[in-house]
Amino acid sequence: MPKLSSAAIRERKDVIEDAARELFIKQGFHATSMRDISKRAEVSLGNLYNYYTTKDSIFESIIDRYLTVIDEVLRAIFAEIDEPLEPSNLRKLGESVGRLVNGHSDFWLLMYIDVLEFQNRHFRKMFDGITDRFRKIFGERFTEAEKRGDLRTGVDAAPVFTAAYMQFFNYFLVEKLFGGNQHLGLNDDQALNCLTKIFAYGTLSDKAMAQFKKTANRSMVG
Amino acid sequence: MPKLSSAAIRERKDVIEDAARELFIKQGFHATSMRDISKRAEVSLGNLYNYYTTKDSIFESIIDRYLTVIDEVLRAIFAEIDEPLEPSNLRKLGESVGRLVNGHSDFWLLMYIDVLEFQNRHFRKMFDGITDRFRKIFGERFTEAEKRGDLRTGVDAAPVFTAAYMQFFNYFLVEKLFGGNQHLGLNDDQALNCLTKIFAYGTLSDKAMAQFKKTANRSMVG
DNA sequence: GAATAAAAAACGGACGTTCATTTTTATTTA
DNA sequence: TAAATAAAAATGAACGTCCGTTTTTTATTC
Repeated sequence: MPKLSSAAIRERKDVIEDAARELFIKQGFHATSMRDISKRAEVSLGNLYNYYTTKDSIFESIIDRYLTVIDEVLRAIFAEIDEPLEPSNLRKLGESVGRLVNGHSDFWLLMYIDVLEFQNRHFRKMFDGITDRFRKIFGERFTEAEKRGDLRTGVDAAPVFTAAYMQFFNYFLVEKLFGGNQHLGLNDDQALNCLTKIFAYGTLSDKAMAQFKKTANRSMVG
Repeated sequence: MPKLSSAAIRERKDVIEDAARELFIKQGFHATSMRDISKRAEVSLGNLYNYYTTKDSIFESIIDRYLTVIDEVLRAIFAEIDEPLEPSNLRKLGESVGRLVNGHSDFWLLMYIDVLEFQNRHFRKMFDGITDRFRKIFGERFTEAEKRGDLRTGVDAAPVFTAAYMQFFNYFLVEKLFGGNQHLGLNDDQALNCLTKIFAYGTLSDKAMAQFKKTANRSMVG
């Protein structure tokens, strides 16, 4: 038999990785055996080792491919944001993150597997230096907004945007994977509004703001 | 040999559970064998089964005991908050959550194990109806603040407080378990300030606020 | 010596991986 | 075009190890 075309190989690997991913997600990495994978992928046990050297490498291959998909989705999400801290854009970010979390919830389960079984070796890059990355993507918009005086004095846009991004992420992850079922006491739509408003306008009235700032703001610089 | 006192039994179980917890955290539940546990606890393999019926039940026992500890810590944290949305109190909440996460990071790893291997069966209660619980704890303070006019119009204190609590939690978890290393581009102290300010004052200047509200606020009620 | 705890041995089964063998199929040959 | 070829792909039994649990044996205390 001549060598399979690389497209054919990729096809077969896709079948295997799809099966493995479904199993890893349903029952964890260590609880999934190579036999389980071979059965679900309808590939013989031994043949798995023609495509992967070890069980670990199947996991790594899944992650690698998935990371590039998520990367693309995120790039698309950020691409359609032209005014990062403007409320309606912020809300749109939240909606996009919601779709990302709900549409790829298996991916985030893989991340938890990675945290537990590989000390998050494969996913570290998702959060490492994330604020700097946002600064690179939106740096111009951030400084423009600052120049226009859109931002409260002392507010650095980059960590704020990161915080908003993380907040949306966490909200949907808790809802999807941790059994939050409306843990904010609101439906998704209302929750998005609530979170967006917080980031844009805060929660205190002007009166309370002035009052609190007067008494307790000496230690709050930064 | 006379029956061990229940205190002595508890002592031996503690040794076993400490060992098991350390191993579960370091290498996951399925990757940890009963032999591993017996070795680390310096208890014979067979003897483990005099204290627990199954490996699962060791995990459950660890969770049960830990949940009560965390519950007490949380109760103490909330007890010393007298003005939930006042900035310095909010920051204090963040500091407490930080200590909770960093001081008991193993507990949160167990939660991820639970998500992956037990569909979060044991931890669901941590997030389910959390906003209602805050409403019960702080309900009076919330309405008082509202009456005083401390809150921006349309702001419901309970979900906001929940969101702040979750945000702090998520921040420290990412830092501790996901390799965030200063993912907001700030040290912990600065990050707490930043997050607190967001929740209290928002990020937009009064000028931008007025402008954005005028154009895009029709769809943002809730 | 009766009762209990602890330790050790044993069990059947499942694990990740290897490997000798069989099957497949693109290319070469007729 | 059809048969032959040869290299790659696919197979599944087998290997040694480790698994969770059970059973048996030994030690300890009254």
